[in-house]
Amino acid sequence: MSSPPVPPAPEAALPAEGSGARGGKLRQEKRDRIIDAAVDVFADKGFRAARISDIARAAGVADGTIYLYFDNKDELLITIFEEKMGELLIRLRQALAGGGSPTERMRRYARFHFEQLRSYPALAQVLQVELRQSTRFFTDYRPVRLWEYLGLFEELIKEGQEAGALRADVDTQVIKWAFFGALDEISIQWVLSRKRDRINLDQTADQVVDVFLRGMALNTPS
Amino acid sequence: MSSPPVPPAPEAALPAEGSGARGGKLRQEKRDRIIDAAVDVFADKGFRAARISDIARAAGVADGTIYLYFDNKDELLITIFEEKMGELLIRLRQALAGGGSPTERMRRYARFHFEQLRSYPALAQVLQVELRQSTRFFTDYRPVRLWEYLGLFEELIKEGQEAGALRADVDTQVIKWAFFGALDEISIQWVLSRKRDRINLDQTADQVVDVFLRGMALNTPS
Amino acid sequence: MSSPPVPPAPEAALPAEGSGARGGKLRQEKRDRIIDAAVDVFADKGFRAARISDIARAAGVADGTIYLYFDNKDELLITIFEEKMGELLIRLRQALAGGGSPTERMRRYARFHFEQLRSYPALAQVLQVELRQSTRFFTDYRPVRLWEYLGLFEELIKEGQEAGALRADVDTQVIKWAFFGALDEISIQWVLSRKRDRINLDQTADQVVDVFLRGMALNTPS
Amino acid sequence: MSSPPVPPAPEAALPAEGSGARGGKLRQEKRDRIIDAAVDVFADKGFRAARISDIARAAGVADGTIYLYFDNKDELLITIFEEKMGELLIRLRQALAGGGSPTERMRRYARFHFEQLRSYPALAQVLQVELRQSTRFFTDYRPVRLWEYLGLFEELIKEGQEAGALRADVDTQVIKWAFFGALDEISIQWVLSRKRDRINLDQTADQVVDVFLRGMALNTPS
DNA sequence: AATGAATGAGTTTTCATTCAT
DNA sequence: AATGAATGAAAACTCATTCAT
Repeated sequence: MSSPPVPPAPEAALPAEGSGARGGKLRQEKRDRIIDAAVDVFADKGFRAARISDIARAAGVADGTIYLYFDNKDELLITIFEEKMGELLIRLRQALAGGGSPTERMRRYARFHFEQLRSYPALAQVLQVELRQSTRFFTDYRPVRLWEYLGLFEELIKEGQEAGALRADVDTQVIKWAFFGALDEISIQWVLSRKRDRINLDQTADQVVDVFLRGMALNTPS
Repeated sequence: MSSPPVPPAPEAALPAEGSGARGGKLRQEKRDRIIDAAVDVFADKGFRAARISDIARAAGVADGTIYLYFDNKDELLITIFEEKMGELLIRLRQALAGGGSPTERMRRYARFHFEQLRSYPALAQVLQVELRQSTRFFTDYRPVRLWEYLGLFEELIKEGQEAGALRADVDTQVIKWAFFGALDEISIQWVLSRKRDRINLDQTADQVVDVFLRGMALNTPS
Repeated sequence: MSSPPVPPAPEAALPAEGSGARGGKLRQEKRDRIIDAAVDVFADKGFRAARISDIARAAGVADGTIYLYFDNKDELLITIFEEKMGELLIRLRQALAGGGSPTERMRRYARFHFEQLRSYPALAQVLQVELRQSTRFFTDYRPVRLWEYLGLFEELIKEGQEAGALRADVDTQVIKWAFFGALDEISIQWVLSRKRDRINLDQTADQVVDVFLRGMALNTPS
Repeated sequence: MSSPPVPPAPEAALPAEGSGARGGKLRQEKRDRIIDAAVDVFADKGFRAARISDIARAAGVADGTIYLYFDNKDELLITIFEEKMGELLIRLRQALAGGGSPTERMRRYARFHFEQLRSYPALAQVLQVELRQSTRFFTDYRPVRLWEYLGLFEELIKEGQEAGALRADVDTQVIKWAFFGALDEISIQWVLSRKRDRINLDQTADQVVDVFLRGMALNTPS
């Protein structure tokens, strides 16, 4: 269940709050250890079923220590959403930065998504499953980062439309969700699958993008 | 939060198990009331956060009564998965039964899915949970009915391929999940949306199906 | 430490809230048992140090049962204040009802106060010690009943002034508090004392009232 | 909430215990800062609710530092009782030292008490706690200094009796507590009052002393 | 001497489940 | 069959105290 810790994004997200004279590094490091442990445990058991003591044990700290870094269990989950989605977003932007046609970058988008899934499956689970649930629980939490993540795909569609490569009558909102849902559902099935290794995620990405691109392509006889 | 109960499918799914001397009808009726209440409450709060007493109140029975019909909270959830998905499957089969080309039936599939969502949104949420969580909650539970539901779409693709309307190099497994994920993600967004009424689900269904059909269509210049 | 339960005041204070079809009696009885146990435990250990499990054990119920009757520990304490002070007030009014001159009734007031102390020392401790502390903690709690209890004494002073038996230049507010403080301090010392039995509370009451009455009397050569 | 520290009494009460190589002064100063902070915090929240970290923050030291000066939280409270009461006692003796009749000195006693209250209200609250709670917290603690404080008033009564100014049949024990209780209750009300400034404590002191003196005076028609 | 991060025992509170009525 | 009060195990969270730096 344990997955390799996500490498910190180049532009570090949050500075350590009020750390003592020395040891901001250590403090940050322990904080990260807790977050990573929480990702693993939430992925394994789900948010509600996960016990703080599970997370503490996984992080190698005492239960109480977690409360030195986070106000409560909810805040721990929300922090994961915010920070990890933030890092993901930075990496996605980097992945898309290299140029290329909109359709080319859509391919990169899908491949990136599955790459992350493969590298950090536990994180993927938490973001996929718990982020959804939470939107209903934490009544006023808005997953802004997730929207940005999706927004980048919508922009690509629009660019494609403007470039004349994609049909203009495609509802970008709808297709944005449809595309993300497609990636997401495949991710879930991959995560749940017992025979992960037999599945070639790159080919899968290509299949999906291929269908969507053809589906939106301009010069198709309707 | 309460939504109209799904009308019982013509061929009732599961016969009532060993009911008392008389009154199988009444027993069945109370059982259904509990199930419907549970769907609402699970949809609203999620499985772990839902309290048995919430369900009991929503069903208008005493807490203890629920244990006369179900062994425990887990079994209640699994029963919902089984029965509700079973009913849904029966209705889907009816919706697809009328004939028409594979592509025509794919349109009906998507429209049916959103129709169900509209008339029973709480159920839709529970099934989303089933999809994402059930394997975690209940290590040995297999959502067979759900697979059947998806399998019907895969069959349509295959029929389309055999009829020469769809490309043969499309991986039906992958597209099956992609398509379902697309519908499901849109469903989530619709359920969470504050302005549900402004969204035309039929048009949305057509948009999605259209992209998928074009995407899989045979005579497209690759 | 355990003290005899306070007999319910003639006009019962609070009707049992939402009790089931039968068994309102039993419910009320258990509720009272919890309150009485809480009085004992709070008196013994103080509010903060008292554990819910102590109270549960003393009441002969499970920990969780307490939460069927009270929202939380705070509410339990406040309920004690409200109900017990309410009952006390009713009994005080009865004690003062019999007529007699204001000075005569002041004597009865002091004797009543010490009688209650003797009969329910644990309750006296809770009301004296915790009620004071709480005024600071529960920021918006107003011990209205306590004020009424004191108000009855102030009225007696005023009656005495109007009847020409007491000096008019006495500040009734100040003396009200002084008198109550005198009774209260003696009560504390009595409760804390190891040799309670040697102290004659009736004589003590008379001593105090005597000094206050003479102190306020009209025709004294200053 | 913070109140001005009581100026150290001329003859310092307790010598600093075994201070390090150099710097007994500095050590003493930090110790005092902790004690004063503790007085404020205990007064504000009560002993059990006060957190060591609250006191540390108020004193401007680290949590751990407190344990360099005091063995534990209990000892800190007891030290406050001892030292602050000791200082108060010294100042009371000074206030009463100037001579005058017993009744005159009783007036000074009450005025002194309220003066202290006014200049150090937090201390007043802590001492009230001492009076009411200490025997419960610390089973074997005897508030000797407090008894001395009260004893000084009892002596004044006795002097007055011997001088023939006060009735001999007054129980000095009882009246000692009654008088102190009166002062104390008024103190509590003053501390809790929102409109402290409107209350003239000197007049109040005179009112109370006046009633007690008249109440104990010899030539009153009984 | 001072710091403050870490610890973990101790408490409150919740809620699935039972069972006497 | 139905009820719903009672149970008590389980979990979140607090905070006095310690100790490496």
